[in-house]
Amino acid sequence: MKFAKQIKERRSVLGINQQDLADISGVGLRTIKQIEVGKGNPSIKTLSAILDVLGMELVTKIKTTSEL
Amino acid sequence: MKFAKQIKERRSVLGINQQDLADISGVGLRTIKQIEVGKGNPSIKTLSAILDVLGMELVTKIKTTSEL
DNA sequence: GCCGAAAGAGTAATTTATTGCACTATGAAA
DNA sequence: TTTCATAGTGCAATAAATTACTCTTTCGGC
Repeated sequence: MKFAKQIKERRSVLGINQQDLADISGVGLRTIKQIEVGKGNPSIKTLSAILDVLGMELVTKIKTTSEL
Repeated sequence: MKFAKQIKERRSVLGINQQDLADISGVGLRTIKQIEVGKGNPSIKTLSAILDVLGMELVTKIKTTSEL
């Protein structure tokens, strides 16, 4: 999963562990572990709950052909 | 779901109907219908498949406090 | 109003995500 | 090396998403 690294890094920056992230977000610890290792295909709701705690959000972007 | 309107509008702009979007994306028609009406909680994979056909993509953004 | 195309909805079957539990692995500090 | 905290995994149960089928609802053109 493409968001694994971002979540992991951001969590690290904020200085919280997986357990805390699970508690605060309400998402199961097991699920967070799976997402961070790249396994799993979370729902928008699940992913958003996690990102929210990390001060991030999901947005759509219109693809552009490489800007240089 | 927050992406319903964006998907619907973008599909309209591109001039394709739900059936076409389903065929091209490989996502079931029923699922697309549900997403567009705001029901349902699609997985990243499902949502990405749809967005991809529409020339869009999912990205994470770090929340900023209102920039006036 | 009528008609046909497109969109929305109820139900049920199947697949998949989510979760907890117990266990292993990693890594840093003592 | 031992210890402790954090991270990753196998398995099984539960909850939820995905899907097809069928039907109803909209809505624009005639």
